Amino acid sequence: MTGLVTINSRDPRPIYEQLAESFRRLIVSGAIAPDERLPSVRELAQQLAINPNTIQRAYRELEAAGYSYSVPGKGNFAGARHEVDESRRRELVSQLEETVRELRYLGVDEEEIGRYISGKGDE
Amino acid sequence: MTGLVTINSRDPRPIYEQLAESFRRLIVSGAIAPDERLPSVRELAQQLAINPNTIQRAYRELEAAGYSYSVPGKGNFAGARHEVDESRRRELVSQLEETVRELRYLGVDEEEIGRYISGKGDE
Amino acid sequence: MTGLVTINSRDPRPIYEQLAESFRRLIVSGAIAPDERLPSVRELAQQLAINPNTIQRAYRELEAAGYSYSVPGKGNFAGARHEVDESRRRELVSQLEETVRELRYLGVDEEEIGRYISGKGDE
Amino acid sequence: MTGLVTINSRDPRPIYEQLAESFRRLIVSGAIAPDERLPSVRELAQQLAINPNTIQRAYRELEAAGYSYSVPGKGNFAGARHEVDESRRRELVSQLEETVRELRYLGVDEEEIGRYISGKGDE
DNA sequence: GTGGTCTAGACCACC
DNA sequence: GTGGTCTAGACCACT
Repeated sequence: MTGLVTINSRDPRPIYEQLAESFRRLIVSGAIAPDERLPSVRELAQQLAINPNTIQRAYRELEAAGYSYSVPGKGNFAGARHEVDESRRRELVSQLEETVRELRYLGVDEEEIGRYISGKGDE
Repeated sequence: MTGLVTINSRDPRPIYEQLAESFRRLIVSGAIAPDERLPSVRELAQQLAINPNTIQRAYRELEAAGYSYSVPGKGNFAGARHEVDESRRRELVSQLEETVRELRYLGVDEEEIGRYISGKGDE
Repeated sequence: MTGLVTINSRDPRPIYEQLAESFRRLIVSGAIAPDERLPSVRELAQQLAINPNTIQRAYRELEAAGYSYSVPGKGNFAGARHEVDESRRRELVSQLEETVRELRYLGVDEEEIGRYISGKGDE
Repeated sequence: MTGLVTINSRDPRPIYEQLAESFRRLIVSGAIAPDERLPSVRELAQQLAINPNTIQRAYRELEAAGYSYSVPGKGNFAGARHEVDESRRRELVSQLEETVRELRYLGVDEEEIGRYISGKGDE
């Protein structure tokens, strides 16, 4: 469990945002299964040598975005799908379209992009 | 030609980076055609009430990334495709894969994602 | 530490480029070890009687090329290997091939050229 | 014969130097055979829309370095090998060593560099 | 007119 | 102390 997430001091974003995004990735990718327990605030605070309040805030952001839920007295847990805000979905679609636009500009054809989507980019 | 790009003072990123990204988007989307002239350094500096050095730096970053080129005494111009570094392509593919992963996590199926690629998401 | 790099006013290249190349050579040759600290911006500016902005730009170019990294509040440091862009590698190979071609034109045989590669040219 | 050499207006070096280097490459690579006639001054001046004096100076530099010779009333011709100054040879060896040093820094091993020297880099 | 370089000096965030 | 950004303004070379 050690080293699940790390902090990059060169990253200009606030620490809580780095943490929230790290957990978001882990949950989305399946590395952390639905209803699996996230590290406790105190545990993570000690491991990263960071103020527990910062961890708290990261978990708060994560929960507000629908990627986790907290059970008072038990801990924080990875959420199930479909709980996420519709605005996040629109944001992702918009980001997808722009990434695709730039890839096409760089000469990558539609067929190749399709392979990345189906997760068969390396075949 | 007025108002091609704007500056957001609430955006934590430096001005030159905001500018560079704005122009990158305009070029990549085709809003600025290849070899089309970008606003002159002084012109844009006056229009945005910003120091010419800051504009210069934005254009320098843009050129370094392969999205434009400068001709001393003439101006800055939108670059042609394929000039961009291979590392940028890898970065985009990686970003695409992560966005797709999260969309799938949200319950969007592969078929629907495919429609966004071909630019037919609204059909 | 004094006199690590110098500026040649007769050199037509801009100062920041001379500086960046000087440091690149020092790093590549091993004269500056990986993660070793480079002179601070202000220190070097005073020593060379040059504006700090010019030093900054040199360090920025050096970092963009992958030969160093900066830690805000700490300093600039020599980078580790393998961080350099693939395009630089191709550039070097191409330059190597042309140099070899001209040496062979001058009558230097392949065996002698091989000795320069292994650093045994003086044996 | 058209388009053997070109001028890059973005290149900060003087035109005559660009021309001299272009011809040097062509001669060294064998693209122009020994004793083959180079384009006439007037012909090249017209083709490149450049002052004939500039072409003259380029040919003068080329000859001074031993890569060509001129026959008054006949033209300029590619030189034979071994005519080049010893200082040029030392310059090339020094350049070769530095290129090799940087390639090794980038993780390219000695064996691979050897292949580039024997012209078998693509095998 | 254009871009490019450089200086002088201020202000910020971080350690 | 450190690097990073930005401003104001000068000077150059080139078109």
